[in-house]
Amino acid sequence: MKKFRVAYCGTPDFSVPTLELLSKHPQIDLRYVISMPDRPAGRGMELKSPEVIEFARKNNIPFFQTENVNREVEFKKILKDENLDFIVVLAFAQFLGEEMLTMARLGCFNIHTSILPKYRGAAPIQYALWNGDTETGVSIQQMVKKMDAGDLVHFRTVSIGAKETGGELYAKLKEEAAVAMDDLIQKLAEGKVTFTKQDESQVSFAPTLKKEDGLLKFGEKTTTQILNLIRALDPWPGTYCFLNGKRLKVLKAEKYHAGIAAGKAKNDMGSLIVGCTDGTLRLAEIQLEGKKPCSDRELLNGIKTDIIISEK
RNA sequence: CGCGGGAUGGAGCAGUCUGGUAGCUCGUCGGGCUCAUAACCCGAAGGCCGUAGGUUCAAAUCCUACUCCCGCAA
Repeated sequence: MKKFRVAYCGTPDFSVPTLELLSKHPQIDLRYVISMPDRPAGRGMELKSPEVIEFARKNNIPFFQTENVNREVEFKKILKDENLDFIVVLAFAQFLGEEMLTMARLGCFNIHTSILPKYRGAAPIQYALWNGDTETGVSIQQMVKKMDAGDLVHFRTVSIGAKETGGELYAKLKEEAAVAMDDLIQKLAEGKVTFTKQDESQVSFAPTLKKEDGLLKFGEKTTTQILNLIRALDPWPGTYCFLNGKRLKVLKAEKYHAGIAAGKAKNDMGSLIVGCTDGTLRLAEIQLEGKKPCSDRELLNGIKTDIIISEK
């Protein structure tokens, strides 16, 4: 049986299970792993390798790190000489130029964590939760120059739990991505791949999240909108507001029976409650800057002044 | 040397500037009241104030070094 000669482009932990699958798959000959350079990260800004590179190192897979693979003339030559069958791209954080896209016999396959054409872009997982969707999934598209606009070759749907968080869905889809890849390899081996054009009228976007997306504007949003945002951005980038001028991360919230005006907050018998446009939320689990996470009750025990929630 | 906050009974905090008996809101335990309760009343236990040095008659408090936790940024 002839093996597919493959290169893999990915960066964070999300890309690892699929990489692991490829590295162990009997029908795959993994030639190269390509990723971003080491970056200063964490408190103290120490240099840290992408998780994919750590995996490659541990498993003796040849790898290459670059800020922009399109500019790596020498490396592209080496890669071309590998006579690749296809390239797999998952959470790579770089765009691929013409040369990369056409280098392999079957082109580049990108695994995307939504059912395209919905949520093209960098943060489809979070957007699905943010919008309160009950279903999402992973798609594999044959890459073209336009971002996430290629023909679909495979997809799997995944249902979303009512209280599922970004982190939980992320973990689930991380594994689903590998399963989808496995399915595709099967299809490729059997020559049964079909190409389905994306319906351009159904396109929506999920742009890269910014820290500020996590700012909770209680006074302008409904309780459902706030709750969806909190679970979507948990654990990253996280949601926050300001309590008496100090940054307050909101880890968990729930609907509350008592009423209070939108944008106002108070200590209601040990519960930190804040008003939204259509009801009231209790901020059940919170974290003040410089402090550890704790319950609202614990935090309120130490506060004797009035409580003001703001957007600073 | 990226910026900053913090370490005080089980929890969350005050006290530190201006050294001099360890305090607040809870929790826990015992008792009481209530149809009941998140309530209320009475009582009790529980801290060598992160670690190590230093200054002082005297250090949670001032000085020095260290350890650990966290927020920002990336």
